[in-house]
Order: sequence, then C-alpha cells, then structure tokens
Amino acid sequence: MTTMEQSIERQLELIRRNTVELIPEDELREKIKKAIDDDKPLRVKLGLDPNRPDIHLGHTVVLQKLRDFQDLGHQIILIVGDFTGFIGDPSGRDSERTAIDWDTVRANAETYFDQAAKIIDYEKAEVRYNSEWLKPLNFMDVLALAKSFTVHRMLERDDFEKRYKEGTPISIMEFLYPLAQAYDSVAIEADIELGGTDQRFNLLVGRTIQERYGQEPQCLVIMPLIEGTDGDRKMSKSLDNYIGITKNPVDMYGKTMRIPDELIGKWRQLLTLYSHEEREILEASLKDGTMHPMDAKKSLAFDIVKKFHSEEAAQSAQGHFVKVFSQRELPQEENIPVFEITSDLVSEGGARVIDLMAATELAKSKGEARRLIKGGGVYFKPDDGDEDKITDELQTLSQPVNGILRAGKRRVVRLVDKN
RNA sequence: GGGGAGAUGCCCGAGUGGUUAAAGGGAUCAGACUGUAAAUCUGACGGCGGACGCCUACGGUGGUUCGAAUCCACCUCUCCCCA
Repeated sequence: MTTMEQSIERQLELIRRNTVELIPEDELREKIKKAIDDDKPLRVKLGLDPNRPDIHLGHTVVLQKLRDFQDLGHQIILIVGDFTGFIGDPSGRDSERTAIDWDTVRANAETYFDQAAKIIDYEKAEVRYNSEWLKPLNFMDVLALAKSFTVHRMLERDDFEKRYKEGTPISIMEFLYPLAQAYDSVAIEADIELGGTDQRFNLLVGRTIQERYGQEPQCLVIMPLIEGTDGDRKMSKSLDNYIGITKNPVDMYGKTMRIPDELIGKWRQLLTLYSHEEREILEASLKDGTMHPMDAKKSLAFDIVKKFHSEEAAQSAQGHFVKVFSQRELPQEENIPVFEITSDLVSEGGARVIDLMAATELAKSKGEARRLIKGGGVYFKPDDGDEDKITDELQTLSQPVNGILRAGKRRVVRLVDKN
C-alpha cells in the first residue's frame, strides 16, 4: 500500500466511525484522493434548522462527525436554513404565523453556534444563510428546480408516503422543501453532506439536483439517531425526551440516570466515543453481571456532564444524585435554589404551604400544589428540626419560615424568611 | 365544478341537548417497589377560592333553547369520491 493509500484509508476510518452509512463509499474515497492530490479540502455541509436552536445530545452525534472532518483538515460549512425555515413545517395548526422574523432567526443561529462550539471548531467553520441564494430565485428558477424531480420520487419519502396513505395533508410547499435544501448543496458546491438517518431522503435529493446542475454529486454521511430519555423514540425536542447540552449539571446527570439500561452501550459509543470493542466489553460485563448497570450509568452520566460542563460539575452532580436518590437525603446545600419569602406570602397565621409552592417553582399552580400534598410527596424541614411530611393542604408554616421545602425528590427549594 | 365526511383537552380518541371539566389510551407528575432505570401497582392530571362555589374549555362568529361540545346559519381549515 502506498502512503497515499494509507492516508486515504486513515481518513476513511475516522469518517466511518459511528456512521450508519456512507453513500457511496467508493465515490467518497475518490473525493478524498482528489482532495489530497489537489491539496484542496473537501467542502462538508450541515444544514441547521434555526427554529430549533437548542442543541441536545442527539445533535452532538452529527456535530462530532463534523469535528472529525475538521480534524482531517476539511472545510465544514454550516448552512442556516433561514429561508427554508419559513417554508417550515406547515403541518402545524397555526399557519398564520408564517411571518418570519429575520432577526429572531439570526439570534437563534447565534445561540446555536455558541452551543455547537463545544464540539466543533467554530472559528474555522464557514457559515452561510440560505436566504442568500434562495431569496433571489424567481419563479422561473423555481420551475427549473421543480422540474428536476418527480412526484413519485418525492412520495418515496417515508413520512410523505405515510401521510399520503393516512390522508393527512401535504402541501405542495412541503415538496419544495427538500428541493430548496438540495439547492443549498448546489449553491455551496458541497462535496459531502452530513445528516441523521431521518435526513437520508433530503440528502439524496441533493445528489440528484447537483447532477442536474452539472455538479459532481455530494457524498452522504448518515449518522445514527439516538433514542431519547424514554428509551423508545428518537431524541427530539418536540417529544420532550431530550437532554439539552446547556442543561445544568444536576439535571443532565439525573436525566442520564433515568434512561433505560439497554441504552448504555449505544450512548457510550455515540456520545463518549467508545470504540466498538470498548462497547462490546462494556455490554458483556453488564450482561454477565460483573458490572452493575447503575455503576455503568453513573460513569456514563459523569462523562457526559464532564464533556459539556466540567469535571467539577460532574463530581458535584454525582454527589447530588447519590445523596438524593441512593441515600434519600436532601441535596447538598449548593444545589438547592434559594427563595426569599416575600411579605405577601405571609399573614398572622404564617405562610401557607400551597402559596409557597406556587410562588416557587415547586408547583405550577396552587391546584397542582394541593395535588402533590394529597399525593404525599411534599415535605418541609425547618432549620431547627427534622423533616416532616405535609399532610394537610391548608397547612401553614409558622414564622419565621426558614428551611427546606420539597415536592418529590427532584423539586427542592430553600426558603429564607426575612420578614 | 358536483357529492360526501370531519375539526374535541399536551397527543390519540369517545361523546349527538342537561346527570360532561368532558369516557378510554398515551405522555406527564407524585407515591410504593428497585442500591440507577425499566416493568408493575396506587393516586393525580384546566385555573382560582377552605368545601356543596366560581371562571375558562370541545375550529371561528352569530343564532335557537330555561339549558349546547352536542341543533341551525355563515366562515375558516382538512380528508374522501366523482368530473
């Protein structure tokens, strides 16, 4: 094997890590070869949805792959879909709010970049907004674009097919979405595009359209999606089963502890970059009982918090978890938010628990506070005494109210009375 | 262009004049059980007040009625069939 070939294989090896599929691999090899020959980095595209600026652990799998490309010396290009963003998802009821606020989009994008910088080298990334080339297109241009793809192929897409069969509405505009996204690849002359398995179709459209426009089609790097904290469906904001990477350490740790045991290996591999062998060893020891799932998960949670925050934060979050869930004690003082009691919450009799709960974050409403008390999950521990269960929903705490009030294990607040 | 069906709470979905804050399931929250979790079981699950109370809610507007998610009219949106 020549050094050239070795170099190509080395690149491919890193690129292949954790991917579901490279489409097509031999073309990718050629592109890498050419990049080395011409000493010209490949252009690697990732599209972003500016409506959802919060990055969660699921996104980091793709971002990590971008990082891999950067480490190999290639050029990454982040496309902010500000224009496609308002083609958006018309399946939502309130189609009136098509009014797009470009400033908000910019702000969202900034938020995204701040978070993404935890993984990629943002300084070296090329950032483009797709309104740059999509906005100036006139109707003729759109027709030309639309002509290069058929309804039949469009209906091959899983969710379109499903919705079509079910009779759920699909607007023509939605058909334009993959085309617009594909046109992005033309505009920036992408060599490679990344995406999760859910993006496979869109990325493939990019290949077709690029060819129609006389470009060499991009190669696709398809990344796996990870299941969310429910262990069942893919991690996503709308399913509320996600862990945001800016989530505070305690919650990030706690949420990780609550994932199903079966997910440990996969998360290890995709999020903390275990090799395939390491993952197998881990899973084997979990299976034969040499490793307790809780310990494996604690270590996983620790590493995740460490990655997105710091080692100290991970340390503290772990301490919190052990104390609260294993030992069933109150959390460490530094992890309890402090709430100062205002005068409107107290009367001669003292302060009512439900009022306090509603005023703090313990309950969304007084009604919920009542229910929690009825459910037997509310406790108060005065500074000078032991923790006691609140059993009466009308119970008041006599002044001065200094102590720790909690609803369940997770919602805890320190009350400070300065009245 | 013609004909038919439909829009219900976070989601799915029952309900066709009062007994419906609206069955059932999912999601969620709390409790029990687990050295984590899952599974299971129990309870809760619009807001406000101490309760028999009030307010808000069944696509929108306006009616009929003592009383409507339920009937009528119009509007908006969607699906299906025919052309």
